[in-house]
Amino acid sequence: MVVHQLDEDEVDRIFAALADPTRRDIVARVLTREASVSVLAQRYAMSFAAVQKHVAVLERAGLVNKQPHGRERLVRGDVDTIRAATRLLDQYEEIWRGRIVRLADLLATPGEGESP
Amino acid sequence: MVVHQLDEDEVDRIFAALADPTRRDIVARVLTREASVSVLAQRYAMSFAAVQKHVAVLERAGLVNKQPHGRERLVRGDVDTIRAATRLLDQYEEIWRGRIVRLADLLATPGEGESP
DNA sequence: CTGATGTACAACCATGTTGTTGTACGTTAG
DNA sequence: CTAACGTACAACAACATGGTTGTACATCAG
Repeated sequence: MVVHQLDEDEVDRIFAALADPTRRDIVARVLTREASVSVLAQRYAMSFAAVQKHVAVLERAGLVNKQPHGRERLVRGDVDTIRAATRLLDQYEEIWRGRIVRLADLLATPGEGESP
Repeated sequence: MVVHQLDEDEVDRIFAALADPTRRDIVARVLTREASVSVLAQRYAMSFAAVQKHVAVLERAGLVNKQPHGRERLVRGDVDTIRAATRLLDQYEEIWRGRIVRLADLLATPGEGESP
């Protein structure tokens, strides 16, 4: 299992994608069962194109992937990306605990030097 | 310990707040050591007012809180909110595992009825 | 072939975000 | 008291976001 290391932009996209109720709902649904975009779209009070855009945001974030199947695109949730985000949040808790890990590389700005 | 139940808007604010590198960096910093807004501002290549806004976004999300201290406002990270977000992501993994929990209330839209 | 379905994508509008500068005001230092 | 500091907030510009409608095109059903 490749434990994909996230760069800043990927983290941005993941959290931004999760910051919308419709998208969180889509993720929850397609984690258990894949669904075509149009089937998903039926569930929400917005146009097909709007749902399509939400799926695109999730796909760019790596939270779902689309697989062509005839004229449909089956959307599946990617639990690995969820896990990567969870791990990231866990690291904040580690920081809080004082075990700084090497979060410096991941989140902190350079130019440090907290002195001895 | 009160395990604050998050509503949709709070979740929106938390993830949106985390979807920015400057804000994630601020959170990481003030989790270990509180800092005034101006001290924080020195670290970033943007105006004081811009940093002030980032702190405000974090505060609205409950990720930090500000405590007046003389003419300064000391910013401290709130690990409980981080934990709430972590728990939320964990629930997605639970969904994926098929143990649906009662996420329906939290994320799924109403009007369900997955057949007899 | 034809028509209905599923998707993609562009154009557009309204609103929110992220940065800026400028002003105002309370607090601390001297 | 006065000057410097720390913060708050408003106004503005640039850009991103989230929705809409319309068009185009591939695929499936008959």
